[in-house]
Amino acid sequence: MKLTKTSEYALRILSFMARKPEELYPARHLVEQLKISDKYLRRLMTDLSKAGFIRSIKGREGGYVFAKNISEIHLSQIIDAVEGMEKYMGCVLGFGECSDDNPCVMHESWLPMREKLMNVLNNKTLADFNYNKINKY
Amino acid sequence: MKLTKTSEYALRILSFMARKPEELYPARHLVEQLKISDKYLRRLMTDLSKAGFIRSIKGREGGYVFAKNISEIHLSQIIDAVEGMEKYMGCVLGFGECSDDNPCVMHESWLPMREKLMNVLNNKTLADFNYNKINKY
DNA sequence: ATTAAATGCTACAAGATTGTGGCATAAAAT
DNA sequence: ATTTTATGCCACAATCTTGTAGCATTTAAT
Repeated sequence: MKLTKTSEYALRILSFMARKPEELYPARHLVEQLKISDKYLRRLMTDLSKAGFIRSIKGREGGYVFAKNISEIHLSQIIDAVEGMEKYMGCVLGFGECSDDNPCVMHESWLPMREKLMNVLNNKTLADFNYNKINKY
Repeated sequence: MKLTKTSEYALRILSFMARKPEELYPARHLVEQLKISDKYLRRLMTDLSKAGFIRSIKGREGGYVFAKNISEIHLSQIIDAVEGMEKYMGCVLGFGECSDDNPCVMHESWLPMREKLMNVLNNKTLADFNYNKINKY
């Protein structure tokens, strides 16, 4: 089970911000806390802005704030915004034509797991985590 | 849920061979059927040989045959042989220190799914698929 | 107005993964 | 013995992902 670093970063950033969803977060602050390089983080922030999760405030005293309620931001949407969800939905053996009607040999064994993955990614939102339990970041 | 192409290929190749586990498969044959490039496939075959799953027979009339019973070849072992299993076991947010004792915010939500993945990969063997159902390859 | 501190964008660099070329080696067929 | 058809290996090429540099733009503070 491996997301790309890009998706990892996006989830890290937004779940970090979600601990205090009303605050304004300058890139500098996120970079320090999450140890992601400045330039790459800001590139991701642009994607996340365009997707409508956050809004950027330019200029001095600027930064990023949530643009919608964190309970409306699903994990799959985040991944989709930064790299696309398609790649996580394909056949485990990489056959383009694999489907319920025309399954690869592993289809039947693999499907329940992929369903579970999709359930998590589609149903969980940024509001669904217990941030108080955590001493990380 | 995404394995690398390398792992996909390895699973494709071995599950293809497992339909008729006694046969000898020249690389040419596998390449034609599975549409993997000749050189890359042979590189993978070398890894799979070194791991002891198959044995190569050189020279004319050569090819590859299983070196152990397919019921003894677990999916996780295959992945491990060609690219290592570690990367599939890490924290979903990419935190090296993430553990049950020191979890990231998503740990609790993510763990059941990763467990399920590990169950499939660790417990399923090449003998556990219903090859008769399949019209692919 | 000027400066300081922030984001936005484009193009390039580095690294990892995947794919290829060329040749050496092995063994059966002739 | 020679030829044909296999695998083995090494180094390089192409592509994809991740990271960086530089500069433009925006806005608050002074």
